[in-house]
Amino acid sequence: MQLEEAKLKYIQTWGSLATSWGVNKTMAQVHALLLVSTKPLSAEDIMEALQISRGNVNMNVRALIDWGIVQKEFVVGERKEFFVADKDIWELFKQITKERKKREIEPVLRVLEELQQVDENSDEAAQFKQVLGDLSKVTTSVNNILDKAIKADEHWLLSNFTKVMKK
Amino acid sequence: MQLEEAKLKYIQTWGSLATSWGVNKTMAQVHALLLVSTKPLSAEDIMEALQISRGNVNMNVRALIDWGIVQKEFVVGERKEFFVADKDIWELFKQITKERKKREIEPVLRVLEELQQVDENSDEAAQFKQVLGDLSKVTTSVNNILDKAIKADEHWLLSNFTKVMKK
DNA sequence: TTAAACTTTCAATAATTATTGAAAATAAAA
DNA sequence: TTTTATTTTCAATAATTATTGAAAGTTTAA
Repeated sequence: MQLEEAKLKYIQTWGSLATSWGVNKTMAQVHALLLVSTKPLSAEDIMEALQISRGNVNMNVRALIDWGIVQKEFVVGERKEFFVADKDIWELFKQITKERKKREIEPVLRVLEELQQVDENSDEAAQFKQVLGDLSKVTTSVNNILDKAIKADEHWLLSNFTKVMKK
Repeated sequence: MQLEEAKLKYIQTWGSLATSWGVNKTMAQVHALLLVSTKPLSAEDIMEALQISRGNVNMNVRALIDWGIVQKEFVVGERKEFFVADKDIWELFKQITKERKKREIEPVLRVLEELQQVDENSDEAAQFKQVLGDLSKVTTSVNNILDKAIKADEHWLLSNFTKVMKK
């Protein structure tokens, strides 16, 4: 397989994985493109490579910057902005984990807690609280694990876990 | 807060969490409804509770059954089908993990591996392979952890992990 | 200053995804 | 059988989400 072909296929694959996890396809593709690029890319470069509009590039690049996984970079002698993705995949993983945790898991935990405030004493209410409690317990545990992941270094995933898994 | 209000709010919350993780909102709501229901529900019950069409109920209930997190149940003297959700949240977590791993993570791992077959020797190709390799490494590790979770009992999440986290 | 280069915004539009509802299929009862 | 209850399917439609592109905004250089 040729390099260019492989790159394209990788960008496509990443885009469709993103879709099934609720991430905008183009955003994932822009990130994938920057990840396999050897040099910083301008908005124009991205427009051309992915055949998308200027507005679309702008929106998605900004979102990636907001997620903390893409940075602006200035190129000497060039007036326009260029963009690069951090090539450290472990950092990428941590950053995405951190953001999704903050944006999606934590707010749900807060709601689950709030809902425990049902002031009824029926069996049904008890059962409901039980379900909520179980849900909170599992969600909190997951949340804690992700916290640990965010703070840990790369070896945490590769070795520390392996130990636990072999038990 | 009253029980009914809390149940509704819970169903809504679960629906919106689902949306941001690429799961159909109605599917999550149907599941949430069954989870907090004290008795098996018929298609009609679900239609009424969530104000959705018969077809929609059918589609989503089947999807939930396909995911292994909802079961059919027969009620004596009733001709129609009823549905229940397993109330064991840990089982739910394991089942969802198992399915998403199988449907989404594993296929991507296969593509990443395939893409390593780039037959070029340039620096650029080397860098690309490096990125792919790193991506595979992290994805494989996550995949392994999820495997462990699927096989483990409830205490794995709650205690075994706590230990690791306190290190 | 002003003009040119570039970025951002956002209403209009397109693409995608979810939902309806009625007809067809299936299963149980008469 | 035939009738009736129930489930399934799927084309049409609605709702949601993503994308365009041109105008407005901003920055830099002359």
